[in-house]
Amino acid sequence: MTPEQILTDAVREAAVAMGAPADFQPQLERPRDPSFGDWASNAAMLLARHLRRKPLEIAQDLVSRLDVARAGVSEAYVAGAGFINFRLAAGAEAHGLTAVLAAGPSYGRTTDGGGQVVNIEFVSANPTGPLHVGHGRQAALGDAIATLLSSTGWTVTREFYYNDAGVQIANLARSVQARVRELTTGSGEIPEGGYHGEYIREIARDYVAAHPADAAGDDLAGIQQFAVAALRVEQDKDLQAFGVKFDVYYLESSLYTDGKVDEAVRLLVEQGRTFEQDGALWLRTTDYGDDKDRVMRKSDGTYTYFVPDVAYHLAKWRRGFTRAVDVQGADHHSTVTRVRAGLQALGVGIPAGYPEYVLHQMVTVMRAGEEVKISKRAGSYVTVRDLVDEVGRDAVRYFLLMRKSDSQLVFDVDVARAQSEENPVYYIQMAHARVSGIFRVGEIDVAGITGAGVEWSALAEPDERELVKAILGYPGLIAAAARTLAPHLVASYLLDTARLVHTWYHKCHVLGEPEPVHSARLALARAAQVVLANGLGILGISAPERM
RNA sequence: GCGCGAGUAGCUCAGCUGGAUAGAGCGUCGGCCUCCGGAGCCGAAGGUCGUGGGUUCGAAUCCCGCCUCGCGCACCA
Repeated sequence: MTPEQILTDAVREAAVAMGAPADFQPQLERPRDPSFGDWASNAAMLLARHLRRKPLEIAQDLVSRLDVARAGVSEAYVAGAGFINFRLAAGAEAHGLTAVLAAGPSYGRTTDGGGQVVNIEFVSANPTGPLHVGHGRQAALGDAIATLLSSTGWTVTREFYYNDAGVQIANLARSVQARVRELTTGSGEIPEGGYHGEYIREIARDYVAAHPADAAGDDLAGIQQFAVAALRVEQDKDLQAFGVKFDVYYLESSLYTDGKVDEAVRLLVEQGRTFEQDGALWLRTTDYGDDKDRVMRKSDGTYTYFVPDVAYHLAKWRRGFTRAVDVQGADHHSTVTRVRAGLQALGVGIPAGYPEYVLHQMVTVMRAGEEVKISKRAGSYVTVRDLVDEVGRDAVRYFLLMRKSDSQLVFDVDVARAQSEENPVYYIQMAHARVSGIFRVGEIDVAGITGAGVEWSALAEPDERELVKAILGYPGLIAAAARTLAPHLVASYLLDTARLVHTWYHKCHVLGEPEPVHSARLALARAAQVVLANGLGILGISAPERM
């Protein structure tokens, strides 16, 4: 048992003896300020109302009844409004590092998910242009969430949903067609709602080169097929540059060719959740919390966008994914309610919260002190590849992950580049490289560091005890990040821990120290290296041994 | 107008299911290289947590009103 568990039991026993409910579950917490001890309990405050006594009195009573010597407690005292602070003997917790050393790369991994399947859908860009920085945020988020879940026992599928059907694709085709005609006849105008980017011209040039017979650009279907294929190749390159790999690419167009869209509509009609009005087919989404009913099939006979979305998620459900997470921009927020409504209305047992959504706020790109307007149609935006080329994959990933997805994100390209040496990601990687340097210089094989025979009480400096606490808190942090689908928690944990590592490194020498300090610090250095490498791995960032 | 998100140090942002004197990075100012990497470390300055109420032993955190900003409110996706 860890000191935390022993202390928790001891506090509960004492509390119950004083009249607390038998199921009372005190929770220990790490005090913010190390001067408040290693662990603290607010049990007295929680019990104040039930026992009808002052927290301070209860706390004192509790302390007098506590049998804490067995947890290695050197001191237990009441402080503040009624906190009970515990100070542990040196080494009482550091012993836990043996588990870190034994686990190595798998430290922090759990089986919480029990091997259940989960589908993570992210990026899912229309193949109408290269991936921009907003997609980059999705790619970083989705990939990190997928890694978080797979490392906590879930069987993860990374999925990219291609919206390769519908109006936007038609616009794309007509835009390319216009550029083809511009090339061959000298005149061609981008249609209303079309795309103006320079890459459209490039695609047109490639098309003409590959299809000399259609110099007039009359084969619109052929152009569309060519353009979509070309852009999918481009997006794959973007993703490759970013280091993101998908297990499944799912094509929206297949939903139509397979009849899945028609089937979904038929099911909805059969369930009596639809009605006809003004020449359109509507879904009663208000039955599921929407503020108004939504059109499914327009009066021109085509479907609105959320119908294939419903069909897609139905297919996902039937593929066995009882859990699904969609990572999307917050500008798609309005789809959440109606897609979920449609899925419930199918009557196939899909629960109300399916799929789960991680919505992220917009990314604003700053360059030369000015906001770069992101508009595919106007052809002005920063691509993922631009960013990766300029500031590096690791830095881009960290920057896009360091803030919670709910927060808007300002990505100043110039700052990211100019301050790259002061970058948080370098700070973290440097911490890893430094401890790695200890082993390199000392010519020590980390595989031989098991903690066996180490006198943990030799880790007596306050700075190293803080580092020990941070390392032991890693599994809990990963579990929390996975549970809340929040990779930014890992990002800030790494920054905090890197700071502790740098401080410790500066103060506590390892090589050349006498025993038992040498062995104990070597073990601590290895444990720190493990945690930094594992955490960076979750975020898809490299952990270099030298820089 | 309605919905969602955000408002915390000069700037960019953390702050877990309410806890003790609200934190970090960058920036500013001042120190530290005979020592495993100075891409680092130590210290200082800097805050009415948008605002007004409420809940209670205790609120940046939970509830309500208001203000500001962003996004979304189509038979576009």
